[in-house]
Amino acid sequence: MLGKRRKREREQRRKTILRAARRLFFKQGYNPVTVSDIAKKAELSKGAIYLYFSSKEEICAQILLDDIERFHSEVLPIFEGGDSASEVLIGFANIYVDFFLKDRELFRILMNFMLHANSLNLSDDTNRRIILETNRAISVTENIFQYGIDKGEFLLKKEDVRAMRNSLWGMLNGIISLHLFIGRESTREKRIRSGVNKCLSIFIEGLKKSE
Amino acid sequence: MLGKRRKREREQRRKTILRAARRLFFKQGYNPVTVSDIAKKAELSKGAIYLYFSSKEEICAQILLDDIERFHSEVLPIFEGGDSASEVLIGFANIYVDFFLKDRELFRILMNFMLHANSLNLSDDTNRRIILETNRAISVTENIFQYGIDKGEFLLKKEDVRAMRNSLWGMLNGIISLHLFIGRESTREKRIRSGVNKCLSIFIEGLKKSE
DNA sequence: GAAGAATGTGACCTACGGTCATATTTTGAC
DNA sequence: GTCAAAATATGACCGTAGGTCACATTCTTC
Repeated sequence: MLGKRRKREREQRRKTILRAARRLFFKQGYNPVTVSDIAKKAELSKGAIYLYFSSKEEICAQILLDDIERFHSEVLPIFEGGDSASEVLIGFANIYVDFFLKDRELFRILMNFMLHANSLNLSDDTNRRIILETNRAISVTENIFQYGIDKGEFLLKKEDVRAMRNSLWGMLNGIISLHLFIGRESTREKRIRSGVNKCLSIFIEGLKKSE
Repeated sequence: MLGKRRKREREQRRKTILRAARRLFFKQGYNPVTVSDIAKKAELSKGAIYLYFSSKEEICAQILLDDIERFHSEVLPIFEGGDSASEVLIGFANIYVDFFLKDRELFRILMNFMLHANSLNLSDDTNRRIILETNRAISVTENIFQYGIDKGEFLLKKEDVRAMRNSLWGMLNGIISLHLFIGRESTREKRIRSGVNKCLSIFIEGLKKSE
């Protein structure tokens, strides 16, 4: 049985490893970083890493989950300002864009994980967190649409909310990803922001007019 | 110097390899398929594969490019029916969705390639084709918006076309990817189609109303 | 201070993308 | 038909990276 201090120190080590891995992943991307690199940066041997995490994927998944949880805590307050649904929608999108522009590699790594989600071998605890955060993500966009309906601002049928709840994520992800990998570095941030804003404003117009 | 028959036979072998690889990739995904698997399926040794392609990535890239070229040739006729811009837009989206629903793994592999596009080591010829097809993809969506403007159907400013040309790809990709990896298998196709259609109809309303 | 639990190490295992010396087949000039 | 050069094919081999394990060290507890 672990004592309290021991437990705390173990948790500390775990965080040290995550911090080291995070810096490496977000600088170089997932594949180029080796477990030995992470071990070296965390001042441990390779074997020790596997005392704290079951695989490289597991390390990356936990980093992403921490970030997503942080994102959701940032998003929570957007309903509290009494803003119009359109403003809430745009506010949400901007938090999302800011989030990825701060750590640009995060986006690529997250997408990569989503693409391979069903072939990853993660611990039960991590899988539980993934399901939880996925549901929170879905409910955020659903709530925004619902908020707009309740305010009488979006002329949307309730049954449509479900059909299009992914459209918002899709739109944002798509615009970010395409600008991120096609455009020139120098104009990237500006283009992503203007693309998202323009596209969203058109979408909102549609929501207000929707049959 | 290669004779004509020799050249034809070489091309034949190349295609045999591509066909074998295609079947494997689209059944199992990119990573699980090894070059030896491809060689075995094509009834060749591993070394022989490298007489025709410089890397595993190169093989996959050429398969994807062939598919994308095929997609563009399918898209070309959508402007010729004299349809309204809205109909063209919806027609385009449906071709896109059909394309991925036919070979579902294609989508995952393509996204994967896009995410790693800047760290792939491909031949000059392949890179040239990638640039060409990327430009064609961009111009397709731009042309649809422009068509709508010319017809007086979309109340869009010309300078906005550029800012939002990726939004359409983004919306479609996002909806497909999220439904593909989150939803239940049994309802997937239906959900993707209804999500795309609902979302697009709202977007089109916005385009018609756009300030 | 001794037994046992927890932590740490790095040589080692396996799998895979890619290379290369070598072998076989085809081609074309004579 | 002969033969050298070119093209094609093979599979043992290499380097690398994720993951394991026997062994060493440190800490806890009685």
